[in-house]
Amino acid sequence: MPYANGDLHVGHLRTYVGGDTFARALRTLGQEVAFVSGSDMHGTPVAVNAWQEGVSPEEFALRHHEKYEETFPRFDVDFDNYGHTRTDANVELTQAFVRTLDEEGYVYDEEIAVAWDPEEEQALPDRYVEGTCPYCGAHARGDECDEGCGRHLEPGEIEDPTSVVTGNPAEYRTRSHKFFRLSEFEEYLGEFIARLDGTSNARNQPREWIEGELKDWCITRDLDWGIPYPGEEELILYVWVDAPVEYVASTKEFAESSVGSDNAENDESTANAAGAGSAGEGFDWERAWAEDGELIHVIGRDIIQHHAVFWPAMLRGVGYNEPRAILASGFVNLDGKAFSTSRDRAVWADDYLAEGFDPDLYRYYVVTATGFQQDTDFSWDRFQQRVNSELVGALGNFVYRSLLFAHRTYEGTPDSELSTEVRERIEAAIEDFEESVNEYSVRAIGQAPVELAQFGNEYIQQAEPWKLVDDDPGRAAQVIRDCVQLVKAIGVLAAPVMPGTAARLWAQLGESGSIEDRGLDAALEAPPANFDAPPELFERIEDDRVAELNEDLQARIEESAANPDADAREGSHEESDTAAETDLEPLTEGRIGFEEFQDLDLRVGRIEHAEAIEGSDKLVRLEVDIGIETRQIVAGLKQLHDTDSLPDQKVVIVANMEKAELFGVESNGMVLAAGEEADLLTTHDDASPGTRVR
RNA sequence: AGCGGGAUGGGAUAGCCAGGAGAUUCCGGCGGGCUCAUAACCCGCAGACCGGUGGUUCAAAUCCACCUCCCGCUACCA
Repeated sequence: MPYANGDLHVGHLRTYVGGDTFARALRTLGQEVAFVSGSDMHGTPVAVNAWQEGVSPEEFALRHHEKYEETFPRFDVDFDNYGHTRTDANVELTQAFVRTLDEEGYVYDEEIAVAWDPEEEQALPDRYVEGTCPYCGAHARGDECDEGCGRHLEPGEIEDPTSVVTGNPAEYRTRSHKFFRLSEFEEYLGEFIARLDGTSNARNQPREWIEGELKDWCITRDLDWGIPYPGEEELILYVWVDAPVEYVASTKEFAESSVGSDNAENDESTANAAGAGSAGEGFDWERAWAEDGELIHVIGRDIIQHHAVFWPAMLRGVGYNEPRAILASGFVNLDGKAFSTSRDRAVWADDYLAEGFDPDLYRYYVVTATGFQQDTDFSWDRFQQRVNSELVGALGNFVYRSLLFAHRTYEGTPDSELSTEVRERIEAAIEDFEESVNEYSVRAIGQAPVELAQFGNEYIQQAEPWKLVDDDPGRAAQVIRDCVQLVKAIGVLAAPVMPGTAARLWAQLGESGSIEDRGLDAALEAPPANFDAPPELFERIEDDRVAELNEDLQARIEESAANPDADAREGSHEESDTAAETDLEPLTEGRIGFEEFQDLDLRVGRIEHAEAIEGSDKLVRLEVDIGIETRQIVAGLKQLHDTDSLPDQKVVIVANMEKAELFGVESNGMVLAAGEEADLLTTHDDASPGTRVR
């Protein structure tokens, strides 16, 4: 589940794409699957960031939720249901879970020390307290001496505590909280972890806790943002209690929706496979969760303990099934270092799409780059290289040359039997595919279609049907029949990783219906006798394109490196850079001359009209008076400015910007604004529209 | 510090759980071929003593021990 606290980058997407690919692969094997997720809305960071932005946590979290919900389908991450942790379904289920745990005697009260901001009358998690380390005297965070000796600090230990948020002095108060008797599950969890399937990091990392001593778990917080503890409204449940319950709630919502809708979500994802059947209505969520369903969690590797320790104990406590497997994905890095949301050191999901790249390209790239649990680097160079060689050169080329040849010579599939050699090769590919799914090898699932295409290229090359057409027409027909069959099989195998591509391929073959509704058997069924000349499946990515992408990305990386203290308040894996990258030289790098500056035609403009662009969550269409004429300009301001407030604002625009088309709307110029907040540049006095800025 | 993950030809990776002919695939280098195909495709060659040390074994990249270096987790950030 994505945490409703920031934009999505391609690193986040890795986990969801992996889960989506795996869920689709399970369906291909005929399994009944519910692939569900939702936004994680609660918790301190949302509350704090909303407060800093001056909006309610609800509004803040919902805004991100809606963004995620819209983004996932654009990468073909098609959750059967994408909810969030504040839905009625989740609130009710979470409270029911907790009530049961309480009734079963798994919960008790205990008083603990809590840091407090007396002016705001607000509790402060230790992470939001800073002060002086009592051991080494260094400046430290409330829970850890992060800049000095590295020691873990207990609540109350730190000296001169102040709130990171308000700067107010903090004090410690004694509060009564609820504790979950995790320690009672020690034996159970030991057995559980021994039979858990999935990636080795998920199966091994929790052992330290489980085989050591399990501490009871504090499951409430002093916060006014979250789900209340049932019966004690002043206590709010810790986010990690209600977040995983959303997997159940989302499954329930899916089951109760009349038709399996194509909602999107992002977050860790859960696939339940329960026997065979069809997706959509009538899914028995209780059977999946409490009877014979099989639960598979696909998560990021930074939250293994939550899914392999706390969550199974909760499930056990309420009498539900335990996860059968946990797949914990590695991170996607840039130059070996973590993405950083707050420092804009990332390749954003939106940027990728705005470049016009097919989502399947990234899906394939990230799924097959390395084993699912391994970390990997993202770079446009490698992206280009693998897309051009494997997708364009191997898969796309084989499909194209085969179908084109077949169409020109036979107007479709030639009337000939499939050769034994090719039949056996396809059968082997199917077997490998099934084995990959059974071994939870998402990577191998992704590689299957390209491997078959590589075989296809060798096969057609060695058989040389273009020569046989005259010499041995019978043999030529046989070879092309084989190739068309290979194309069809490639489509079937490609559907989980590259659903869009597979659908296009299906259409090129003249097949009707959805490729996803067909099982693996379709790979060996005869292709249609007639089809049209095929269009190319993928486009090459050219070098100059990559050079541009690299420049943009490099500029951002350098900027973020020069700006190391942007925001220390992020999810840990987003922010794990140590302060070692402080190469301060942003001012000398890349100076430009006055003449180059003069190439920019900057003008004062006055916004005459502003309206949101439908379908985009950021873009606004503006009509800007620049004295000489009125320009239509598209700008990403919607989230940050009320469109009604824009008319009459004076702005600074780049008048000689190349025209561009965004969301189908022509943009003739560019409005200047500062930073993430899109703080509009304006004039201080009364310069009239059209005045040159220099 | 403890625990987990990783260290494989110039780069990127697979294989390790279920030990067995000196090892996969992609890019890059060198040399051929083909022309149906998006300067795509096919074939061949060069290049790794599989992080280090020691052990188990007839046999280890694969198992065990110790060590080095990266990344992560350690429970009131999610």
